[in-house]
Amino acid sequence: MATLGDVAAKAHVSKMTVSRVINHPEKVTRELRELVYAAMSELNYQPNIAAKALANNRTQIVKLFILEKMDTVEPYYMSLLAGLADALDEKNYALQLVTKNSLEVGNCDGYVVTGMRNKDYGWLETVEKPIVLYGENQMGFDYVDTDNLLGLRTSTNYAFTCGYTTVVFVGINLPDSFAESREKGYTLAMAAHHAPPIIYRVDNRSHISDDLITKHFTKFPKNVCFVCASDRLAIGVERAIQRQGGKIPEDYGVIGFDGVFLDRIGSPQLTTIRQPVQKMGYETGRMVLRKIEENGSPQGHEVFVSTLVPRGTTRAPKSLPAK
Amino acid sequence: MATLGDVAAKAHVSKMTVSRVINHPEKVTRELRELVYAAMSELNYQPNIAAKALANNRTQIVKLFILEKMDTVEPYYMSLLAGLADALDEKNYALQLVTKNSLEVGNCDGYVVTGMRNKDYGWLETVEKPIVLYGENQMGFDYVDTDNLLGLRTSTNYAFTCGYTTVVFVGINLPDSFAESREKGYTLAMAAHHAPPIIYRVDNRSHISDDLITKHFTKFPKNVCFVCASDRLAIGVERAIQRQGGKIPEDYGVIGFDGVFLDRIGSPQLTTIRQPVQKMGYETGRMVLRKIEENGSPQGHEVFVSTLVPRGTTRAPKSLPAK
DNA sequence: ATGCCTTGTGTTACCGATAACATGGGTCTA
DNA sequence: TAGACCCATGTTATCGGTAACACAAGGCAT
Repeated sequence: MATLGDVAAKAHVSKMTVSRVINHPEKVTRELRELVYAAMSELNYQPNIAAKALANNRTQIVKLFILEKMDTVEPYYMSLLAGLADALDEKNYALQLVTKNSLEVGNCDGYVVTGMRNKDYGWLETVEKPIVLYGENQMGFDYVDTDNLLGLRTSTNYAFTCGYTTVVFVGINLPDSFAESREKGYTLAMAAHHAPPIIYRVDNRSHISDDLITKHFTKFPKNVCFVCASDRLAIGVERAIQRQGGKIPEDYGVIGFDGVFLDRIGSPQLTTIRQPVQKMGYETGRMVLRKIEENGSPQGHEVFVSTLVPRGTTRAPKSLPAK
Repeated sequence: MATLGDVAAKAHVSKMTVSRVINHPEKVTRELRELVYAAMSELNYQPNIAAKALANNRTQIVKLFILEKMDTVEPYYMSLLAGLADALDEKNYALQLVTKNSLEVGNCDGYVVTGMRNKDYGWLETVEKPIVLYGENQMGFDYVDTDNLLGLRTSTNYAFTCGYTTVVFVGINLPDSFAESREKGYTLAMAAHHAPPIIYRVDNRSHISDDLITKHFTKFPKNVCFVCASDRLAIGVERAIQRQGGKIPEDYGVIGFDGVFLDRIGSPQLTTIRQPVQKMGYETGRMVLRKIEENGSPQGHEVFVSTLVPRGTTRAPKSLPAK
């Protein structure tokens, strides 16, 4: 593998000039710069990351903390990881996965944290290096997330657009920001339609939402749409309705949230609000790298819009769905 | 952060002695060794990975190639990753995720490859550094996998144990080793029971298996068990049977394969053959690290036994299930 | 007692990059 | 036209480890 020195020799300049071409190209005359570029591509030069890391007093590693038990972890994490990995690769950073067992801090340049619950914040404060959260929060941490409120407002509105007269919310019973935002999106949309909110909050498990709907099914005569805070809940709801003999989408609608993997497991496949998870992962990576570069300066937050994916669990809209 | 030098100073020895204590402790007298250990823990010494990598002409990076489209990727990959990451962490290795977009080779010490299809092998031959596959293969690559044949033999036998008189195989129509092994496990078990095999092969998608069973349902009067090559297929089968009004588990049994995440999505939850995925990920990591250490020497393969998890989609066994 | 081997430890050089400083030639100003 | 200043480039030292070699002390055979 060619080194800086090899490139320098080939271009008849010093190593320092080559290094400058790479890191501060504006400080080198165009002539030499092009000589160096030529030499680099001729030798197929790839920088030695370890050497770079050592010289810069960096590790070129970003740790990803997944603060959830692995066996309940959502499938969409894979997409998140893929996006994250892409962003880090671009800057020659490596990803280090840290699961709940080994929450070791240190030996990295920054952190991405997912699956945060409110109880985790205290602990996070003690970490010194740049942190970016994947998931909205009220504690002032930089984050990337989807617009949870808008998402549920969209699905609730869409339920009305499809002509369902009763719209029920099946939410996640966690005291966390994302869960509250989704509920709020529902509540606001209901208010706008002058309809009384009907809210359930349960654990984010399909058989729990299944039980819930099974138990309360008689309360819901026809023309009801269940808007759910996750596809996982929606799957359970769909199943419960079908078992009770309810007709989807004619008499009952179901709308999920997430749109990664699980939405396609149901039959009919779920109408859902799809998060651009891979893209969000990518931007999370970019954000943490930017933060590292800028010595930890605040990055604020980046919020992505999720899109409605109409499928088999809702009937055709009566008019064009509102944007 | 404390360095080798700091530890050396504190223990009144040279840096070299400290390095030896870490890498070749047997070459240092017990007396000094303990002095050094004391100094290390007192200073909470953590080796600088970049420096180590540079000195050893290593990168301390293992790349994971996922040769599948991200949006169809199985949820159990998360468990795999978690195990893999654990193993790499132990030796201060970082994981670099590589998805189909950017199959860049280089800048790492070794590779783990998953989602191999037969067509990928040619390309793999050209890679020079240590490779370990996650998934059985006939091409002589080192690998870690579950015993696919035994797994399906177990589920098929269990179907008979539960008293189902017809056992049907729903397999994956790929020309790959794992798919063939699963089918063979079924075939062998059927032969042992002097029962004629009934085999379907379809894409590994739940709505495809759903359609399949829906279409052929009339061929299967009561007392049939469907043994599937994946939980994904099993979910579709379960749904199709229920939609047709078949009773699970009384008249129809369904047995899946994998036992990560999806098996709990169905209702009733799937009887399945569970792979110890996280453990397998861990051992894959260990294997590739060992291979790196030993300059690429062959490691053979490591095969894990999957375990039967009896749940709601099969009725109670008539006798104790055969091991 | 001499020489030789072994064993344990320290010294030196080096891995591949970068920051800080040194140098040398040209331009601008008084 | 001397001196100050700037710009582009080279030189040196350094990041934190490790291999290779140097060296001193002790054991053993002759």
